Amino acid sequence: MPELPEVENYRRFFERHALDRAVASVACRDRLVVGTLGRADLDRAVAGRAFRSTRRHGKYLFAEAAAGSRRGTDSVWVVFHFGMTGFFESLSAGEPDPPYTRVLFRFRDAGALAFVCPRRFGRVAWIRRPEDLIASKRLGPDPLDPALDSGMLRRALGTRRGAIKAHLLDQTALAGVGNLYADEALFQSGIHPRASAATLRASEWRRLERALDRVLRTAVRTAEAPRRFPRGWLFERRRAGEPCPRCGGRLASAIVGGRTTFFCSRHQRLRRRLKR
DNA sequence: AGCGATGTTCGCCG
DNA sequence: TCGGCGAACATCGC
Repeated sequence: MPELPEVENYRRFFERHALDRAVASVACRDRLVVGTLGRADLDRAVAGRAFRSTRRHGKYLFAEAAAGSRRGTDSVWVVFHFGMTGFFESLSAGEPDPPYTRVLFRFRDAGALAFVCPRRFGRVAWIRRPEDLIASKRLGPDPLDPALDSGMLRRALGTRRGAIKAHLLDQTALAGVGNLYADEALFQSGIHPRASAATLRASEWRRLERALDRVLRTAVRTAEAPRRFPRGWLFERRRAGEPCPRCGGRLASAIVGGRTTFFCSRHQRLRRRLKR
């Protein structure tokens, strides 16, 4: 389920299983998955190097592969995007590749890291610097960047017209929020997904920002251990007609920003209807 | 058998 | 230029 919280956990998984291991070879099993984000010749660029650090921006994960023993100036970076169904698996020596392995990083110690992606919307490539990818995709700020203050959300989205949910999903406005967590943050802040971003009040921006921060941080913690989402969340009740876990209203569904959207018809009211 | 899916991108239209 | 919409991408699972 790769939105920001899942990718953050993939980053931690990568750190646990791939950091400080020397790469012996890289096998690219799928030409659709490899290359479009950057260069495709992963084996030539990465073999002989070791992974030394990671970084995440929105739904993109970056792994630094350095030739020396330290993070260095001659590094290359492998970039991962997990699409809808991508994830990592760590393989011990001799363990067979899981089904749908698209890229396999084999380590000198004979273990391996598999990039697995059944539906092939995931992408892997190598680039010189993470900033290049962030710039070329025009990614907006990452909502968990500790350097960002409480005005971040309003600055990123506040001048826009049209449905707030569509802008939460726009990776060039804000990087990392996907369909489920956009719905969750709006649900918890009591804002209708079709509310116009340009007409949100200061109190609504504050509620939305607090909710988004809480939702993403809680989801990171939930995803790292097999654990359920808190009661009172929309997350596991995404079905129209179900009772709202917060107010007892009815959950409704609609298409907003091109995606299936669930919200509570009672506590997420539309103040000013958008022309349609 | 048909439909929808946690994502991204492109083209068309107003 | 922006925003809305639909389609395409590929494949699986309900």
